[in-house]
Amino acid sequence: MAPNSATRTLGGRPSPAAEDYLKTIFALGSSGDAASVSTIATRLGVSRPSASVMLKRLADEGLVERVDRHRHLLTSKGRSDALRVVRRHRLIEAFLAATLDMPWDEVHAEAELLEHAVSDRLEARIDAALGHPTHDPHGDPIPPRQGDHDEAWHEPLDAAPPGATFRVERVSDRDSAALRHLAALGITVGSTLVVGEREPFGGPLWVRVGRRRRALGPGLSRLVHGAVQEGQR
Amino acid sequence: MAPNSATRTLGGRPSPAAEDYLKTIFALGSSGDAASVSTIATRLGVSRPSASVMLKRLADEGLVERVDRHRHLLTSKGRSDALRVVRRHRLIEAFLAATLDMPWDEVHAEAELLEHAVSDRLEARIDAALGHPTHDPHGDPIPPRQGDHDEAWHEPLDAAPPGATFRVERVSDRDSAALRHLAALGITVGSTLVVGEREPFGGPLWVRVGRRRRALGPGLSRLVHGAVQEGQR
DNA sequence: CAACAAAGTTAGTCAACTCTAACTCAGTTT
DNA sequence: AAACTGAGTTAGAGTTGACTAACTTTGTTG
Ligand SMILES: [Mn+2]
Ligand SMILES: [Mn+2]
Ligand SMILES: [Mn+2]
Ligand SMILES: [Mn+2]
Repeated sequence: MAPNSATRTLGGRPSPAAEDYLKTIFALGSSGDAASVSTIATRLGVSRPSASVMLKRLADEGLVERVDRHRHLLTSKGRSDALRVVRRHRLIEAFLAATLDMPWDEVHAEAELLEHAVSDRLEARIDAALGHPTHDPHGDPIPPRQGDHDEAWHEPLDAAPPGATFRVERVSDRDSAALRHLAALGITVGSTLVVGEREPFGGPLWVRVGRRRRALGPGLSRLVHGAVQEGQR
Repeated sequence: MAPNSATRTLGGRPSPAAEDYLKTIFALGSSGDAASVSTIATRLGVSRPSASVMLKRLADEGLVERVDRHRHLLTSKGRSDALRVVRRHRLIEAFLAATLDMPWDEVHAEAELLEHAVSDRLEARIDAALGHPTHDPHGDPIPPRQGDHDEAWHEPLDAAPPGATFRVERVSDRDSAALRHLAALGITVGSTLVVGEREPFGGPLWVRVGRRRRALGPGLSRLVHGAVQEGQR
């Protein structure tokens, strides 16, 4: 038992690696995908045997439950640990965006490392300084320090009917090049789009942003989530 | 060769543990103390064998030079690596103090962890946002991104003659309880004190802060560094 | 000078993570 | 039914950084 100096002071937390596994299982669960060994390994960029071994360890520690060979669920302890990391991650993103004007395509990578190094005390100060924010720069909801959390996603832009007015509520932060491109098109959280034609055979979806017409490839339009505006004519 | 996920993205840097060793050797060098295996081990809170082995590793990597059995010096590569960590550490302290009003007795512990997780890009943003600060909240000089750095300490309050007017320029950040106490006495970087009597046999040094008389034990007055004011009558 | 204490090193372990290679096991295909 | 394929696991090994126990080396002191 010889904790690395980087983790020494951060008490009862899972290791950085374990935190990343928990976060990944949580994310897969929220998006409805099965948390199989392979999916987790791919998401984390580790080999399948590594993921297999780590998942067994997490199961032994009571953080993960192996439902069947292809499905892993978080136990309630595991879920609460995962939520703590997710909370830190999103608060950090919000903090960097707010205090340093860091663009939304950069904050994720920074938070990916900092989430393991930010103490509870610092987390609390960030939360307070930002006025207890509820969403990060990508529209991801920030889990409360304790209590319930709803990770439900909105509808993908993908699925919005032609002619609809669509308000962007959330954009996946996984692909930073995509985020950069969306920003260049004028699309961020809070943007309102008018949905146009979808060209066939994998062609683009046309949308109007302000008075510009923009073409979004299917890979892009799947990343943008939001709601069709009702009362708006 | 299997980098931990927490370090994966931070390229050519020494490991967090190695960075802490380099920083410690640098600090010992600046304060004139010999960087022996034991001193380093004590400072880092590791066993002597651990330090012995790590120092050999750092020497093999060309970061540390073993002058004699009791004296370790940084090579120029080692010094430049150390300066990069020290720069990150102090910028982070300044950043936390500036953006979160974090008190000077808390910033050090946070920076101790964050210094290993902050990317070059984030470091640059922090530096720019603060207007390229030259000193951290304890008055420690922030090494430039490249080029020379002068770590010279001022005179300890300890050594100031009775009757002198003393301007506080720098306070050691090692003991956070001491920092808290000094702040409670109204003593921070920039404070001006009038030095009074030093009581014998390890008794306190009396100083005037504004219109209050304060007693500083020898342990405290050794932490406070600054300069006797000349032109001031 | 001999004895002792302090400092440094070596050897042997351990724990956490990762890897590759080689296997098992299921679920398709043909 | 046999063969292939994909997913999961086991085995063996490497890296980093820590530990304790047991030296050796050096320097101080009676
Ligand atoms: Mn992470
Ligand atoms: Mn996010
Ligand atoms: Mn550190
Ligand atoms: Mn400092």
